[in-house]
Amino acid sequence: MARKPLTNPRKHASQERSRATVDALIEATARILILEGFDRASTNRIAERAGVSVGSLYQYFPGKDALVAAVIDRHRQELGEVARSALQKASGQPIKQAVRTLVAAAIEAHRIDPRLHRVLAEQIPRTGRLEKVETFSRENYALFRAYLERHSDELRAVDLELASFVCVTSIEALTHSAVLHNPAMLSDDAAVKAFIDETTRLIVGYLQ
Amino acid sequence: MARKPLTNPRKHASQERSRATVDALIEATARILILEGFDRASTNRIAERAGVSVGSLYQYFPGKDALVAAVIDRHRQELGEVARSALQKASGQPIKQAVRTLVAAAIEAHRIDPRLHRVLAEQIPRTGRLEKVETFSRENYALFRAYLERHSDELRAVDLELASFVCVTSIEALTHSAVLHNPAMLSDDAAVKAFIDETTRLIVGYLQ
DNA sequence: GCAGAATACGAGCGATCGCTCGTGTTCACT
DNA sequence: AGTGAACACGAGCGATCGCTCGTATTCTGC
Repeated sequence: MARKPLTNPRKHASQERSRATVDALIEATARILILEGFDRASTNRIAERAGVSVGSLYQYFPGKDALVAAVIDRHRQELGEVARSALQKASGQPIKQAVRTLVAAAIEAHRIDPRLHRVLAEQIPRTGRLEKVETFSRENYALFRAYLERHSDELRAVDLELASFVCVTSIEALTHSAVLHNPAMLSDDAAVKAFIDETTRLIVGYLQ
Repeated sequence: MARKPLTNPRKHASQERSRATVDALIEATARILILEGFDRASTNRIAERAGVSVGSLYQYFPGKDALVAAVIDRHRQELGEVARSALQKASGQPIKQAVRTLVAAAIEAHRIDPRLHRVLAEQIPRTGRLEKVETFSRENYALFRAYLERHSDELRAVDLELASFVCVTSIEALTHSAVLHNPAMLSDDAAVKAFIDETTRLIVGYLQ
């Protein structure tokens, strides 16, 4: 069997210093994405900012896309934790309360690292190996659908498939747009409450 | 006064053949964006596909961004016509009917050139001179708000600002996502009707 | 028919990109 | 102290990019 060229990325960083190198590279990638944008995020620049040589970069990542993908994954995991814990909390609540919980969590999630979130949403070409950004909303979608199934006695007769799509898409779009494009809309606690009230009304009114 | 270098783009194409050149360039840009994506849309490739030399390209466009901006503008104008005519048609209708009209128009608009729309939405880095894509939704937003003002007696007491945001953002996100990411959701007339029904219910339920 | 303006051409410059590879350095283990 | 594996280095290759500029062609007005 032909052995793969040794210059390609080594699977695992076993020693501690290499672990640090990998972390530094991911962190540097995130910083550059935020500060300079996707176009200016070259491998040379990333390596330089990480205090590492390009050669080392290519020991652990097969290319630029892999770096960006790692940043996306890290960010997604953080969002995922917020989403999952919110859905767990909501699972025991009646619909109205549950929707409030989810909307509040959606805002919270979008506030984890808004600048990075914005770059990932607006500058990463969703093509080739980098299109898995949407996988995330599929997950939320399935989880929300499961909630609706368990609480179907509280709602009007709905097509679960369609209803989940409508709710998740709307909540995601509203919070995303509010946090990233209309920050004034969430400028203080009162405004945030008003936003949550309205979004909750939208969703609950639709489901019941 | 320092005169600008003559090599820079000339303002107007006065002769007919240059008019054709400009059109060919815009059309070629759109085609390449669709077929090859934003990254592969180089000025050389665009010129080649347009059957024109790079030199000519730079006579009429200061750079790649201007080409893409022209494509965006052309597309936006087409969408704008659909949106404006729908809002005009809706202006005399009661809310429920009006929302149906608008949702149907939103789907229609997203179907004008879905592949181009997708590229513009997903691959164009919304940075630098190319971030005006969102200007469009601002326009819709204002027009919809005007409708709500004229029909405020038909709805519950609402914050017009907030309500317009919620409605326009939701409709746009739902139709966009349905047309581009869930084509199965609009596969036949019955499915389209179901989608319009649900979206209308969402919005009308919220406004009343 | 002619002059000059408008239009079109395309080789190629300088910059940057992703990435390789030969070499030097540090670690783990004896 | 010695050895091989793991890790780090960075000059530089080949490709591509956006764009320029000297030249050739076509149109317009007289």
